[in-house]
Amino acid sequence: MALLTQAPKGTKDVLDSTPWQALEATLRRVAHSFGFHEIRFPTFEHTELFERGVGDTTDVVQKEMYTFTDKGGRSLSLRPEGTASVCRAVLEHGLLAQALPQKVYYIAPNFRYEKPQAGRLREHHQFGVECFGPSGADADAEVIALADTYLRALGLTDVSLELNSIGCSVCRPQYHAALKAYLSQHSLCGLCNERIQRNPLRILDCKNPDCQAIARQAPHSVDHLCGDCADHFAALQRHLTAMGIGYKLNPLLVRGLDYYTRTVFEFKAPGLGAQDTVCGGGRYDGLIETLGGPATPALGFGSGLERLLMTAEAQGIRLGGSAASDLYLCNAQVDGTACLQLTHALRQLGVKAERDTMGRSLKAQMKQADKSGCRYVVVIGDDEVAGGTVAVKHMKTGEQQPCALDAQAIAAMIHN
RNA sequence: GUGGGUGUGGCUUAGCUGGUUAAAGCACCAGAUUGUGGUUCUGGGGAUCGCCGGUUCGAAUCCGGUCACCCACCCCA
Repeated sequence: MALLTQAPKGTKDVLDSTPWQALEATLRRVAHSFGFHEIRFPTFEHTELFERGVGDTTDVVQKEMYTFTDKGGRSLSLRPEGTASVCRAVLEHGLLAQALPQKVYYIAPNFRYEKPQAGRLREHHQFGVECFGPSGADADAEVIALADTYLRALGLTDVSLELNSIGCSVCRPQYHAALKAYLSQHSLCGLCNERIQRNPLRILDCKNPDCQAIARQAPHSVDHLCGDCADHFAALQRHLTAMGIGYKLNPLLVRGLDYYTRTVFEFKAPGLGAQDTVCGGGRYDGLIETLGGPATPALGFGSGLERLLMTAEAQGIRLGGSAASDLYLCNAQVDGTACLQLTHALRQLGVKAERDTMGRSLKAQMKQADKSGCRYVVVIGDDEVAGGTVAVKHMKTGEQQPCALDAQAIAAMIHN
């Protein structure tokens, strides 16, 4: 197969979109039930937004962005994640001057120049939720509850919630200092030696056995929280328990984006390979201010649709029903006008009607009808046109019922 | 960016100690007398064996390079 070209590395065509539609419908329904409304925003933004918003020390910004210069000389980047875009939009339209909280969700593609592997693409789709305004831990609990709700609604099992707090601008510097002091007494792997500068928290979940041993003894952020952060974290745990949402504290849980403060969490699912996080997020109380807005506490999460779909498939969960037509109309005339007309009339009534456009024989049309999975078949030939009646055949039982050659009558018959 | 694995018709594969027209199943199309499917039978279309180069009288089968996909690291959803 000498194709001229193929889909770019790390991108996917979706040939059967029914699972996607079912997934997205569930996500929307749950988001709406929690009082979130949809926001849509551009696929690319000024590069600076991500540099400042996501953090210019992160891998995502440093080496994974699709950045280009447009014909006006502006540096633009394909969105690598949604939160920065949402913040920009919310600020640009003065939403934070409206009644708080502002609760929004989105379903949108993200782009990162990464090496593809299981559960990791260069273009992936994310369901994200952002909430601006509340500082209380009950808001954290609600956002986590939203995630827990749609994961359950999808029928996913064995999904575990991991929780941690990484402190705020008050206590985190002290913790970082304590961590660095500890780590400087030990010899780490080459990678971790680089991480000390960039993101020392990452060392905590290094895969290297020696580093893991060191990490086990390392000071934990939860033990270095300031009073407010400690209270917040304790309250969150109380709220989750009150709602019956199980969780597991993971003092080594770290996130790779710079903007997180206090609460960080991940939902992990088995059966995904190494990339097992199906939803990840947390609080980012300083981000809005960093982007030039009024100091506004905020929180949210992102959840990869491809990974959700993979998890569902791994667990044998079929999302979405059949897209089959209600009715297949077979033409048995030399001139197929009667079939064409009736099909059109039925479609105007909202019936999912299909007919042959490949000039097949009647027998072949029946085979097509069978394979398409439609429930009923009607044959329209000279006899039917002359007599003004057709036989509506139920494919499962093979039984045929007479019916007037009339769209309304046929529609009524197959709809009950 | 680093490492490992794989690469034969739409799909899943056989062939791979080099040798006439590259095989099978599934899928697709058409038939099995007269206007009706799901089973069965018969026939048919479709691959220059990822790509380029090398070795050889001769390569899908050997060698080199390259690309792509998969998996892992890194990072993240």
